[in-house]
Amino acid sequence: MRDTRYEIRDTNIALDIFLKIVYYFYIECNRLHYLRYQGGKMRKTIEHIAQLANVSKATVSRVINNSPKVTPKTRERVMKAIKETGYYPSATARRLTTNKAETIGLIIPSPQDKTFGNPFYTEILRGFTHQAKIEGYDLLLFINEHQFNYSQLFHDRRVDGLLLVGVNRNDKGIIQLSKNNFPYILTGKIDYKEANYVDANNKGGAYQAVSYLVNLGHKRIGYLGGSFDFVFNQERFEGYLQVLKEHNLEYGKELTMESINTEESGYEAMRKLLESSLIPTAVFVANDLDAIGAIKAVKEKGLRIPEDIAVIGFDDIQLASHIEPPLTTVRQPIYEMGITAVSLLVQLIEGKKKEPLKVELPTQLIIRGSSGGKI
Amino acid sequence: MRDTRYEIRDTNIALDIFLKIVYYFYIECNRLHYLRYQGGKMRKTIEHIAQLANVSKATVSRVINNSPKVTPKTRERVMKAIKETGYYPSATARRLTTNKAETIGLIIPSPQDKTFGNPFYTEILRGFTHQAKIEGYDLLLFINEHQFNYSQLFHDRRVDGLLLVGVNRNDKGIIQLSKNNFPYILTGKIDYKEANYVDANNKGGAYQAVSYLVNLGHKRIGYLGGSFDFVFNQERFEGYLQVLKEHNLEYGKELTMESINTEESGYEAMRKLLESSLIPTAVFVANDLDAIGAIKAVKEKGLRIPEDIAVIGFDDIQLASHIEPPLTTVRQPIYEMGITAVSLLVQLIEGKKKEPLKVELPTQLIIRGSSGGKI
DNA sequence: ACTAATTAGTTAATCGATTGAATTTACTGC
DNA sequence: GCAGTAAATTCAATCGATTAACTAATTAGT
Repeated sequence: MRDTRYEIRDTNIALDIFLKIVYYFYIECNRLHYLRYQGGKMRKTIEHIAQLANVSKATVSRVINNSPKVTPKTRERVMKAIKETGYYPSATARRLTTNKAETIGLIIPSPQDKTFGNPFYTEILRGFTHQAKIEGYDLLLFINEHQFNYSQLFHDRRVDGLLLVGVNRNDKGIIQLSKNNFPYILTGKIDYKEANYVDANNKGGAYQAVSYLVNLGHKRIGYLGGSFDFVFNQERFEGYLQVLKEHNLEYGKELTMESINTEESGYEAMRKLLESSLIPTAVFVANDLDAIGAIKAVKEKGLRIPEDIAVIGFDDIQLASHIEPPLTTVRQPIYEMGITAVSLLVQLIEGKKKEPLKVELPTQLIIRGSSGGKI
Repeated sequence: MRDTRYEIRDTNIALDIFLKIVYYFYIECNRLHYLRYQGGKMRKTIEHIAQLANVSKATVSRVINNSPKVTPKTRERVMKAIKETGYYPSATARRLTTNKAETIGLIIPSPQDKTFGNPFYTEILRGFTHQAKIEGYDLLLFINEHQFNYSQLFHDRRVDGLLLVGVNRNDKGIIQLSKNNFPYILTGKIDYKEANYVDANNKGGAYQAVSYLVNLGHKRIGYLGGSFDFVFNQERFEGYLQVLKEHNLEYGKELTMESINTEESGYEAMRKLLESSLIPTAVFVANDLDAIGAIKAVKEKGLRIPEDIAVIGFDDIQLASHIEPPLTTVRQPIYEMGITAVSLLVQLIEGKKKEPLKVELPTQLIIRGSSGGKI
């Protein structure tokens, strides 16, 4: 007679096999049941995937987030379920638990400021979107109008950080952001000393442009530029002034005129400048639109560019190369500024850098027809 | 002897008053305790507000959402707590419960397509942001590059609907959106017949422009335009063709040339057109950039505009009024298209309208120097 | 062969709101 | 003074994920 122990063991093996069959049958039934609803409006949640793959929600979550604590076999089963159902984890739910919005708020000036039509914004947007995608952040777009309240955006945790373009130099909202330790980056400087910003080297760019004019032999150089409400205008003026002082050239009120970054205002400002008794032989205009208006005024007066008056602008907008004569101007690395701003902001958000962050990128003098040659 | 009942009642009243005092004391302690942490990093949730105002979370929620089921007195108490703490409800938590993202996804072509620098996008963005704010939706910005997968955006419920700009005419992703019943609006048409779109009346605009040339006396009118990969190009061509046919004017291969919406390609295309034996007296160019290039080619050939060749463009980009001579062109109501697109999309999202939605807005012929007078 | 150490997977709490159902409070009329 | 109703408020479940703490399974070491 056979040893009973072995007999029992044999039936155990049989039972084992049977149970395994039942088990896999059960799993398969589950799968088919859930798959049946796949095509319909059925909402796919982590719960469904868990049931389909016969694991817990936690395991599914670990698979999604590439946690190492999952067997390749289990991972594969879960991945299969995910693919079959076309499941994507709910961004909202994840955001709630992780307490991160994975989103950057982008605040752009109101179109009423005329600035929005400015190609500067298109170009910097390119940089922003490019880098945001790389860093894995969404970009939420806001227009900064009518006493827009930044702080709500972070109080309700819609965004992890803010990117602010074209902020007024004494915007008190920024100070609030800083004091609340909320991550943000400005493109452009403001009066607040602790502010984080990425900007072009405006003073240096102006310095280079005006130096170029001086080297061509100009002694009497006028200035046209926007309101000092924006720091960059002041910096460009300072760059201009520094060159004149270094070369002991004439400067003063009758050589400078304010305009507001529109063709019309540049035109008007230049007309006034041309009324003075001693008209300059060259003009540095702190932005291209004003420069284009200025050129129009010069032509209208019957003077030639660059022979009678040389003109250099600032910004290198698309129009600049299309006017007659093509405009010599200072190009800002706008796209790079966008890239840099996002990448710094993400480092702030993730705690890899500390405030304050201040970055200045170099400009480039683009020489075209309007500046002429040696005189 | 006094009635015992009254004695008991008296102590009850005293107890009542005492308890009330204790109660209010307790409430005030709570308030102060919670307020103490106000300035710090303490996270303000609906729970805290509830405790501060001594009500339940449900009541606070009702106050926030302007439910009528709250006494003015209670509402006031809650509002006070909200103000004192500077509380804003978490957007993420609300989105999770209501299952709405309150967000519209905006998909813009890759900058590599050169289209992004196109002022069209700046202008339509103005319309989008304006209307989105009014409707209470956030705008999430995406660049459509490199086989971008729309569907993830709605599967993970990051957005309630999509706004797609400049989609290729046979983009199969759109059909997926439609089949999944996901709310979306295109700006511009595609081949898919069920698509929802807002577009300018391209055919009508072209018809109007070419009719204008015919009325000036032109008999031989050329066509320059972009690839039929985009429906609007085809429609503009059809508008052109219809006028010629209606007036029994000559048309055919030697009068039409393809370009790709850049100054350079317009220049090249026009040069080829001018090589033919019978050059036209007028050209309709289906976009302004090509028109500007074409004008350059004509001038280079030593011909005058509009005397030798009249030119009409399409789009009315900023540059159009700045070239010499200023370009006569067809203006699209871009801003209005943006407004309309958002407002229709929101109606789709909220179930107030059903697919398919198709809207065409009228264009306007802007007459400037390049089209000349009667011949 | 048995314990210890390691690894894989599960349970259950949590994030911060909303909302239907249950409950308490206030008010009305008799 | 009390039942009956209406109004205000609370309770508790829920949305769909993540993750700390626990348990079960496996492997290693002696």
